[in-house]
Amino acid sequence: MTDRAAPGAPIPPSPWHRLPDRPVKRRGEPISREAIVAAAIRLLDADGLAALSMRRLAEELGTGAASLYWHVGSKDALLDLVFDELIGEGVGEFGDGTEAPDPSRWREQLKEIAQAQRALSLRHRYLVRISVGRIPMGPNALRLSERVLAILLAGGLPPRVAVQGYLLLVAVVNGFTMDETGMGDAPPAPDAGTRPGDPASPGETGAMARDYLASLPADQFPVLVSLADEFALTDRNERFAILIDTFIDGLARRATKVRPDESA
Amino acid sequence: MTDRAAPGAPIPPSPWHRLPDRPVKRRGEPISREAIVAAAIRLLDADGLAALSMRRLAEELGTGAASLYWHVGSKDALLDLVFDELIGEGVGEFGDGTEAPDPSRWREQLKEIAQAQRALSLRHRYLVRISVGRIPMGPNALRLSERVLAILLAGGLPPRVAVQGYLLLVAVVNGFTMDETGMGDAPPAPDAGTRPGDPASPGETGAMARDYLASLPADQFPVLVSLADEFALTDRNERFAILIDTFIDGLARRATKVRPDESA
DNA sequence: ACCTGAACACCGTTCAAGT
DNA sequence: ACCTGAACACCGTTCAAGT
Repeated sequence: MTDRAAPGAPIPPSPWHRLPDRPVKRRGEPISREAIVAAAIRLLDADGLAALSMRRLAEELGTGAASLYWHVGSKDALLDLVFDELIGEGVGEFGDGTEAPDPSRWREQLKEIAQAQRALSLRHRYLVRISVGRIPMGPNALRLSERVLAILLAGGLPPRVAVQGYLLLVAVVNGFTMDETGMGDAPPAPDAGTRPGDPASPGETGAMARDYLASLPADQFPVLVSLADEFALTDRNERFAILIDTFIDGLARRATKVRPDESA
Repeated sequence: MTDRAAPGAPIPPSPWHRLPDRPVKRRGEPISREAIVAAAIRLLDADGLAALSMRRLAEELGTGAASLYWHVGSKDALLDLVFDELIGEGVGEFGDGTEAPDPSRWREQLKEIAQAQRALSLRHRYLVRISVGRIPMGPNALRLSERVLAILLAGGLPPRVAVQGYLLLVAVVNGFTMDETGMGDAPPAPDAGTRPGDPASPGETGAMARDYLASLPADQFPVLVSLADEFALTDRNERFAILIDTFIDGLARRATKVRPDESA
């Protein structure tokens, strides 16, 4: 319907996030687009999203904030680059990326990708937050989309359902990890969860919820009070597994090609 | 296991977000906690999340920014109040809130709540963004949780699954609406979607995605290129319906009490 | 082509001082 | 008990000027 590109053509720039169109030059790189992105990720990993400012980042690189603007245009554009860079890190997770979509185990392949995506978001706890409002159309995001959709098609989903299912899978995984990472900025301390009383440790959060819910007036909140204990036992790995199992099985039920191991 | 409250007791303050503990006084209210929250919501609805600053809000109320701090403690605490206030608006959506959980139509009741929650998030497009990292334990959030969990129990889910299912439902709905509202701050213009070329209108976004995907080199992205058209046809209402149908049906399959209309 | 310092127009929050 | 002005320590971004 629209323009087709010639084989082997470079990926065109997406219309959403435009960077200053600079010749890709490379020197002793005291400063370069790549170096800025790398430094930003370093800073984000170390100190969290709130710590990333153009001034602080420039300082890290031994320049003034104004210098960064020539390379990346704006902070938002820089976050676009960071976003796609991290997606690229995630794509290397499941197999080597060349493993072909296998119709007989497409659900497992999809689950692996979902797990890898969650792991990525847990490694970089600001990732889901910077992804908000960012359409994933960078080169690495495209490679990921290509792969996921290929798997869904191999699974026998009609094209329409495959696209809807892909968009939903992304939303579902992001919704879960957003809930999970919250605003927790810096990576958890090495001993998180072992130190009792640490409010950031997973077990403590559940215990706090339990205690608070149990303390509610039982005549107004009979169910919450009775279920309070369950909130302490909540296992995020199990919950994530339940989620994607449920979701992908539901998707499978929408495949037109009925495979031996499933029925309508 | 922990403290139980006497019947009819007031809801204790949750340990997560503490407000300055002020006597609830009421006067000609040139300024009060309620007035500040109401003004904040007005400002947010009109101009979006980025427009809310303590200075601007104070100006709206005819004071200086410093005055607000005595009433709400901090901007973050103010957003806690805004959050729970909006949840309260949403709770009034499905029935009158007194309609009892009905075991024979628990799935429908759950779907109504999910729909109401999405509608709320679309009415206040910043809501999902301010909910990030905010544990929903305000009075209105508690009432909502109580109701949803009662429905899940009425549906025959074991307590453990009910709690997990509830937490997942919230994450799933938020993930979807987060994707949907993105960073789109102000409410769409009254004629959004009718004005061709408006990049914020729903149809246009799909068309942009289609055109861009179709323009990719087909040898590197055969699947994306072939599915490009589907991205333009994507219907968010349909997609949301697919999502919660899939999810709730999956939940139902985990109920131990097998009801007549379902099987393991 | 690349970098800089200085400025502009903002932030959230604190605090001594007022009434 | 409530409000205030002024200050502190920040932001993202622009822009004329340098090399």
